[in-house]
Amino acid sequence: MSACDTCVVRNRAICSALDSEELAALNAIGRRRNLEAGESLMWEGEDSVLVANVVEGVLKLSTGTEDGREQIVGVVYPSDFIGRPFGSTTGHGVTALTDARVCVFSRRDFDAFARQHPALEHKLLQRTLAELDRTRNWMLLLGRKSAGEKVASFLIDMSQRLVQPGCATPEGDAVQRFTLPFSRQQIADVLGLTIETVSRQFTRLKSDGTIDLPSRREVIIVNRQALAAEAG
Amino acid sequence: MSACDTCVVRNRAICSALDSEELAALNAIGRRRNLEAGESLMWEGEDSVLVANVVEGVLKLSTGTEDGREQIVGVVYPSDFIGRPFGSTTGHGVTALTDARVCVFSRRDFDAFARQHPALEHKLLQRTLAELDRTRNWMLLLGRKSAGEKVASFLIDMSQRLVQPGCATPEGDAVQRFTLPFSRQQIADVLGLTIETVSRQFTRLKSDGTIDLPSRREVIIVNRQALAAEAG
DNA sequence: CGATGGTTTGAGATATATCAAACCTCGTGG
DNA sequence: CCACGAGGTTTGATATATCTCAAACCATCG
Repeated sequence: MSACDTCVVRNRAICSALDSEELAALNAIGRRRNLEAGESLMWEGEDSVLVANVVEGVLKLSTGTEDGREQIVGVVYPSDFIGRPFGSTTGHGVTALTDARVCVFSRRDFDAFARQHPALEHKLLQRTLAELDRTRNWMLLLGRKSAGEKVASFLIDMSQRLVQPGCATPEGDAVQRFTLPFSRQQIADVLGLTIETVSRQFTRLKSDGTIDLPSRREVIIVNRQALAAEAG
Repeated sequence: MSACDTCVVRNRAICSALDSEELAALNAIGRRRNLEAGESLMWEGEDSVLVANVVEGVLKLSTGTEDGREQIVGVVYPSDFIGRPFGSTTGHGVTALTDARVCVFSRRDFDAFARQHPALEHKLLQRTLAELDRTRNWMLLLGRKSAGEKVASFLIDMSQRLVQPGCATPEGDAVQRFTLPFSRQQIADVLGLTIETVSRQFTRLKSDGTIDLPSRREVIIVNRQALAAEAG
């Protein structure tokens, strides 16, 4: 019995394109790996040696400038795919934000396997196209939105992405209370702001009664409509 | 003899994955279309009805906010693919910046064809992965770079992407003189700045002797090293 | 209890936006 | 041929959002 048989993301990750025989073959070239919060799986600019599926946890994708400015260019959740197949270098670092569990493959092995399994490549293509859409949408936020709009958009996005699969929620697949997998600095790095500006927007939204902040990492959306309006 | 036989992007577009028989089949479901500068091929949010290959010209991909702010989220050149296969809606508008010629397909027809031709899907996957890398890299610019760095980065990017294929250039595949396919406002929409800020950065780079501006749309990179240094 | 790392708050500096006017360039028509 | 107008661009003066620097604050952990 392979690790895949009990995998919680089995039906959502790209692996869902495979039948049990193919899955066994894929399983043979992969291995599980646990990451602690803060630990990196890949570094920006290094050779693309690994790809992986996220089984559990949240990871960030980030790039930076020479002088230390950082930009988070993506956030991945369970069932998401990470790494750069069919390419020689990794364009961004991958770091765990929470403790995480991933299913890693040598990029070469994975490439070869994928080329022989069109259904898998198709899933990967769909995922990549969706991720590109999402990323382009984020460019509007980075290039054209104010700090207030950025923070509000971020909170709405979080409330939509942190839903546990299988866990029915009242408000149209979004959750009104959640724990942020980010520090304030990391939120700033997602939004292209400074930590102070993020903090001020949080406290403003709180004193407006739009959100509540029971603790540093927890958020309650009190007035979703107002928050959506702020998101522009 | 099909239109593909004389197509100038035949060997660079995703069509290069197909043999002549398959190409004839693809040709049967596609048609050529000419676009004038300023004309749109798709609109943000509409149903995804078309996909296309760019044969000639430059097109922009853009999104905007309710209140009219715009962000250009991508720029496509000959041999690039446009549109959203395997998806129901188009996330951004597509508009010709120059007169252009594209090879369009009904999305449904293309989807069906692609699913039966894994080699084509593979090319599309490679392209999409490369575009995602490029897009994520642009996020660093939008989120973390200053106006001066943005404009310098933009000019370097242009000098690399406007090279005519097959036309050997001395300076490592970049060109030192080119005609911008963008107005100043469009450059501002790429960089997340205002037109005035873009203009001021251009005149500053000119008076520094880093670039020269023979006319509104033409740029000469006088000192590439200095420009690269400004790009951060 | 004190040290530590992250966060909030404050005061001030500054890059970029905004508003407004002058300036080209180019096509049109007298 | 020149005057005119229109669109896009540059330049100038000012406003303001966000950053920067600095201090206070707060939770957590030994």
